[in-house]
Amino acid sequence: MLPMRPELLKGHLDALLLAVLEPGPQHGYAVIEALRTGSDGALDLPTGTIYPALHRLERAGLIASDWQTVGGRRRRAYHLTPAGQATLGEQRAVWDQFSTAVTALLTRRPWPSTA
Amino acid sequence: MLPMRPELLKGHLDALLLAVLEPGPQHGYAVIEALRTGSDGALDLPTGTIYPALHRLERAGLIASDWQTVGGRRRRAYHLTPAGQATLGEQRAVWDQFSTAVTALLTRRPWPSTA
DNA sequence: ACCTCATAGGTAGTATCACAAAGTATTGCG
DNA sequence: CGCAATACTTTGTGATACTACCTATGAGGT
Repeated sequence: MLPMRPELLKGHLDALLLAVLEPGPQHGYAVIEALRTGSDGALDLPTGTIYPALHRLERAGLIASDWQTVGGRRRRAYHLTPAGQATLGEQRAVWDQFSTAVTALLTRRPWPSTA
Repeated sequence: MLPMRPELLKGHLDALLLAVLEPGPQHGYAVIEALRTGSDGALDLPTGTIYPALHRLERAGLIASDWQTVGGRRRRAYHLTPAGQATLGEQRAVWDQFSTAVTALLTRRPWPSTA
């Protein structure tokens, strides 16, 4: 497994967080787990990345939170707002376009296939 | 065509530049053209992005350059070094892993398909 | 009683890097 | 002459993921 440089994720994290919250409310720690398992271990993000990102999304009005107490532990459950749901749809389209472009450029064969 | 936020490219530009140079030497201006046409117009990058990135890759030893004069204009032709070729191979693998992970997370259906 | 781990949340500071904006210089066209 | 296209360069800025560190509870082991 090659090292994944941190910058690779830049700009894509918000979309991933929204996608993880789409099926239903999750708290921060569970979001980290969901990203790790949902990416087959490729995305193992530190809390110092996730919590500030969730705060940012909440400030932006894309998600909202409620405090819960489960087994004596306080946790914050985040859920998508309508704006967050709409943004997620846009982000999926942006990702499709971006990943298509990058894949095309990276997989172009340097030798013409018929020569 | 949705707006492509600049941060999306972070960390992926180096791989794209190496890929564009793989078939043969190119100068900066031609690299910009290659990225635009090779991505169907999705990646139209300003010179202030490309030239510093090429300098960075040259400092890193992944590409090397020769000055040419064509039609009275000075241009700098870049070509891959062996290290650059090797790095390109690694970067393709990194991109595969990254894009696979992101696509998986973004396309996961919120409703279980069998329930 | 003590320790350690997993759970759960938080912040401050840093580094990276694509980009905006501005500049220099040449060729060629009207 | 003016302007577009070609070709390269540099300075400064903003966004953001990460490192490192901190607080706190519950469960399990010794």
